[in-house]
Amino acid sequence: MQNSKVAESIFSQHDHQHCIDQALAAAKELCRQRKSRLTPVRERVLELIWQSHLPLGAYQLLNQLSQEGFNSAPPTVYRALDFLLDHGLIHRIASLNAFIGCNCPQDQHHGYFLICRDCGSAQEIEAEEISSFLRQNASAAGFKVETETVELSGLCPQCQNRSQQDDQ
Amino acid sequence: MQNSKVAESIFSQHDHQHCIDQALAAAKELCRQRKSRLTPVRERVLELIWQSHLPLGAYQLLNQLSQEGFNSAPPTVYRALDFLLDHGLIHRIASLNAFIGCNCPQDQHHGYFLICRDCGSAQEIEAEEISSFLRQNASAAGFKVETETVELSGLCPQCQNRSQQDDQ
DNA sequence: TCCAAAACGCAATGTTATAACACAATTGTA
DNA sequence: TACAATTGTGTTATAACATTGCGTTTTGGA
Repeated sequence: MQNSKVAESIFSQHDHQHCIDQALAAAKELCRQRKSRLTPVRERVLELIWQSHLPLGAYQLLNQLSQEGFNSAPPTVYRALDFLLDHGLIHRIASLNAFIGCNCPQDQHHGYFLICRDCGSAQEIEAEEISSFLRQNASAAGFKVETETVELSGLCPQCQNRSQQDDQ
Repeated sequence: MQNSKVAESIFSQHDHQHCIDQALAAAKELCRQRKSRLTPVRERVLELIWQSHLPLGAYQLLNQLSQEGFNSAPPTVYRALDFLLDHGLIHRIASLNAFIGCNCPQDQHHGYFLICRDCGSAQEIEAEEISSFLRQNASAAGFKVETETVELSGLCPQCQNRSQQDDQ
């Protein structure tokens, strides 16, 4: 992930159509460069994932696909997800068994997530420092890290405010 | 987790019976203090989990239980696991859908794991610094962390050596 | 001894993910 | 263009993980 780029918080108001457009444009460009085929199912799955910042489960996606006339068997969506994962276009959130769009697929990286237990949205956060910190800790035990799963669950700023108001 | 106590590496040779004995003794003492009932199924599940440092899935445990004459329906093992989780006697590893014993259930804490993709064993590592580091990162985004999932997968020291030898 | 809470038995079902194999579309190459 | 190899998709079945609901039993305290 680029360190120069400070990710905009998804927890505040933002022009989400911009997120979608940017993600799809980046995906197309990436696949063009890599000579990979962003087929209709794959593109549509990516689009569906980007409809919100809520991680979506495979079967939620599958339902939507089938309503749109796509083939509705599990392998269809899992194959599309595998493709998108391989290309770094999405991340899998293990603690939710769900998938979320990645907004910087150009840079190979692990996803680090802040997941709000109230509104359900997941924000990917800056990675470099976390990664090097965790790897230092691991190497102290002689362990060579290959993949990292870091998922922090709690309350996002908006939901903290909301629950304070509810208390009054 | 106690900072004074440096966890012994499970990746090296060690007296595993000692791990088991200590874990069971700690569990009994904890349940006695809390007036919670460590029933036969619960104790046996804990014991089974501690047979190795490999995270075990619910259905692996269930198979073993049924071979020993326990009731073999899923709720049996999941209820036992819930009890053990509630008391901090085990941790759940989300990226594996599996469960592993905790060697310091006295201290409430999140589990941070080094998981070897080759031999499958999982080592819980020191937590305090990681936790505060991650929480700092999160609070920079105004996020209030409640639960943490940190699972690093890769190669343990022994398996690194083995794969080097294999290369020759 | 009686009651309420906790634990357990049991059947069914829900949710997530993969295997295996056949067929179709696409791409590179002669 | 023709052909072979690769890649992608359709389809059926099943594996793997987890929960719901309800009734019975056990347990510990009044």
